[in-house]
Amino acid sequence: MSFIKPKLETRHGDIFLPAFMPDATYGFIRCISFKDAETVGVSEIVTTTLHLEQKIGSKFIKDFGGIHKYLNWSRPIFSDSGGWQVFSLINAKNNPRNLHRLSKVGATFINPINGTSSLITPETSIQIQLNIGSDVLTVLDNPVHVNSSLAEQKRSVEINTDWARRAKKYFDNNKDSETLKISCVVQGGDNFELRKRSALELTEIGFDVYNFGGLPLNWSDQLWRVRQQKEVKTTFFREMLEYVSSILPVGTIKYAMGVGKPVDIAFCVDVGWQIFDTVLPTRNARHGLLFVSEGQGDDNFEYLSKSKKRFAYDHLHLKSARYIKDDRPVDENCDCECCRSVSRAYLRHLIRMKEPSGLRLATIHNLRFYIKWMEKISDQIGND
RNA sequence: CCGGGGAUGGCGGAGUGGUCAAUCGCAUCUGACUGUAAAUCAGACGUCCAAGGGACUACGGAGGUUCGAAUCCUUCUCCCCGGA
Repeated sequence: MSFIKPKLETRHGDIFLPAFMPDATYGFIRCISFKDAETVGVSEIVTTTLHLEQKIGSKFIKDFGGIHKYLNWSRPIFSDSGGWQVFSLINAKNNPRNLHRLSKVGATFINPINGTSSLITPETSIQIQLNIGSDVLTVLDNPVHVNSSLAEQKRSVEINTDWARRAKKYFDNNKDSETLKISCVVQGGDNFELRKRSALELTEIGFDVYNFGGLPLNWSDQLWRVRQQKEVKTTFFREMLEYVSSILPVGTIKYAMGVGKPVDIAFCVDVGWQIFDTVLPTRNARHGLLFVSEGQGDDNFEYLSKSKKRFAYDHLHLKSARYIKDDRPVDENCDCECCRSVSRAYLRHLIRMKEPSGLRLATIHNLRFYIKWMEKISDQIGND
C-alpha cells in the first residue's frame, strides 16, 4: 500500500509534510550559508517581518527583486508577522515595560537605539510580507501572558481574531498571486476554552495554514519573568497541542510555531501537527549543545509514539571538560560535514573560542540532526 | 649604595582597622536555551565537612601593636622607577 506524502504547495515548490524549517529571522540562518542549509537538507525557511523591515526594509527588498533573489534561495519562504516579536520584547529582560506594546491598534515597537517608534497593524504587516515576497504569510497575531487575567486573555483572543479577519481581507484584496498562502495563529494561552474559541473563529474566516501560537509550554502558574530570573522548570504542553489539533478541521495544514525539542516535535506529529520551526538546533549548536543519536551523548531523551514506536536521541554537552581529548566525531552515525571533518576535541575548542568556523560546523550538525529526525518521524509516525 | 613605589586568591586588578574568604574583569567548571534583539544568560569558583549550615587556612616571609589587621609598626626577601 503506497503512501503519498501530504504537501503544501507554494509558488516556490511543494513543502512535504511533516517539515522542519530553520529560522532565518534576519534573512540568514545564523552561522551557516544557504548553500550549507541546502547541503544539510533544508527545504524551507522562516523569516520575520519585523526584523526584515527594521534591518533591511521591505521596500528595498521589493525593489531588489524580492526576498528569494536577495537571499539567493529559490525554495519556499515563510514569514512571521511581528506580533510574537513585539510580545517577546515586551517581556524581555533589560527591556522596560510599556516601550513595546500590543494594543487594539497593532503592535508598537520602539527601537532602543534611536528611540524611533514603529507601529505594525494587521494590514501593514501583510503589506510588508507582500513586499518581501514571502510564499506563506502570517497574520499579525496577539499573544498573551498565560498569567494574565481571564478578562485580558479573552480580550487578546478577540483582538487576535479581529486582526486575522482584517489581515485576511487585506491579503485577499492585495495579493499579487493566487498561489500565495496565508496562515493564522491560534492563541488563547493555557485556557482550553479560549483556544477552542480562537481556533473556531479563525477556521470560520478560512486560512491555508493554522498555526499554534504562544509558547507551547505548560507554565503551571509560573510567571515568565520569574522563570527568566530563576530556574523554573517548564514542560511541553502536550495536552494543549493535542487539543488544539483536534479542534482544527481534518485536512487543514497545521503549523506548531516554535516547536521544539525533537521529542516534542515527534509528539506533535503524532497528534497531527505538520510544520515546525525552532531556534533550538541553531542556538544550541552555538552554545555547544549538540543533538546526537542514542548512545553518543550525555543525556538520553525518548518519545514513545501512539503506535508504540520509540524515538530516541542524546544531548552532547560538548563544552564539558570530559571531551577535551575525545578524538571521535560528534556523532558516529552522522553524515554531515562536521562529523566527517572534525573531532569532538577540536570542535569543542572551536566553540569555546567562539570561532565562526566551529559554530558553523556545529550548526550544520544540529540542523542535519533535525532534518534526519523529521525523516525518521515522517516514515514511521502516522503512516501505517 | 641612596631616595621613592610595590608585593592580594589561576591571571589582571580593587580594598588601606571590624560588615573581608576578600568588589570587578579574564580564565575555569556546571547548567539553561522552544514563532532568535541569545556566538547569550545563570550559578559555582581557598580547603574540608554530617554541605544552602559549619570548621580550618589565607592578602610575599617573620615578628609586633590592637578586643580585632589584607589594612598600622619593625624587619627580611623580591620587583619597579629615579639618583650616584
